[in-house]
Amino acid sequence: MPKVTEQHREKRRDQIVDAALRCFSVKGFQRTSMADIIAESGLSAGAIYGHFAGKQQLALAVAQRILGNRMLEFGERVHEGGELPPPSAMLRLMMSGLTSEIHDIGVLVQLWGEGVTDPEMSHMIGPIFGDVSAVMGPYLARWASERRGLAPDAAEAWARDIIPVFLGLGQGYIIQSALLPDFDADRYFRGVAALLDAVPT
Amino acid sequence: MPKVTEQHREKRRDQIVDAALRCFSVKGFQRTSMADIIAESGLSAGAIYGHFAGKQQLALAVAQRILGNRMLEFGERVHEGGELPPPSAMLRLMMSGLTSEIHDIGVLVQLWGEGVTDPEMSHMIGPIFGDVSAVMGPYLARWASERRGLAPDAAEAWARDIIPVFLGLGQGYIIQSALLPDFDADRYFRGVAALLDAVPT
DNA sequence: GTCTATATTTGGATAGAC
DNA sequence: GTCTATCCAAATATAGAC
Repeated sequence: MPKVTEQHREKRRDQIVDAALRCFSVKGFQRTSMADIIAESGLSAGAIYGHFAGKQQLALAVAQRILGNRMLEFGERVHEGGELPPPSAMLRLMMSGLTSEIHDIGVLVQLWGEGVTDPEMSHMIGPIFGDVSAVMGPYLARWASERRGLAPDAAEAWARDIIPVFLGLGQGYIIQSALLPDFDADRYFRGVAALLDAVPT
Repeated sequence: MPKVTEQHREKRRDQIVDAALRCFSVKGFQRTSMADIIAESGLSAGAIYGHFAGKQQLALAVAQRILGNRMLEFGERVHEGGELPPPSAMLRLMMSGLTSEIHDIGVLVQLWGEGVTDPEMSHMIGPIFGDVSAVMGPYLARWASERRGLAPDAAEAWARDIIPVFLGLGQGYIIQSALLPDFDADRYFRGVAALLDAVPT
């Protein structure tokens, strides 16, 4: 087994993905050229192309890392014990995690835009959203059951319909915060809380 | 007054915008080249550049037309008389209007992606979202007041917080329907209804 | 595996005639 | 105002040496 070699290879890939993420964060996806990533990574064209077939593969790796981290965080928070946080708090957790990991959250919007035309990226996005649903679904069902007092199957039915909407609220946050200079995050979360956090009195 | 000339000029511009929209709808924004639009319009490079400074200006015109039509439709439906439709129905109206006007709704996602990096487009998006809020705000306030029985100022306060969230729900719909092959629109609207349509019994 | 240098393509925009 | 032909820049990916 080429153990050391494998490790080294992973490390290199990480180094490249790091550089790519930094570039995307600062210049945006479209405006980042391979030359930028090459310079930022401190490597060379040959080195990059030895590990990634092109810019799209790189974008894919970046997206997977970011979302993977978010899902990890989400799961940890849910299993942390104590009172189950309300949906608006979970959304806030994810959004602040994103913001701290990528300098400019607008990169995600650009990647989505890429996904519309690039079939390869599009094929990856489906499963990614699927993963997100798989993590959020159980949480939402638990929320409905524990805090809203729904019966288990009613809670699951509710969650099933709410998942895409909850996801949509996150996407809306990202778009607005990326495109509207005077976006008011607190107001947004207040609105989300008004719709989702309410518990029967 | 050069009346006929003005009309002709408008007509030409419309013709070009039509062609651009068709190209964007089919090939996507990034993948559409000026050559494509030129071919599709049946005109020539010189003719296009005589009316639009470049691809970005064209994208802007396309976006403005699409959203303008949507806001018109929204306003008409609200002032139509009869019972005020619930939020989920208004959202459905907007989304189906979009879908029928542009073949592939994903174009919008690409335009948003453009807006992230292109300052000129970004400057236009703010006001556009502002217009949308200006139309949706009064509707939501009316809904809160008439159907949810809130006092006028409470209704306005509620609407103020809900506007961005409602907008976000539309954006989420657009993204998911553009990127997820098995997106279930009915389920999405069911979720929206569960959150927003409820009236006190 | 990695580097340097470069080939090749693509596409936005313009010049000048009509 | 519009057309044809073309220029020029940018950026991806590769070739070949080390």
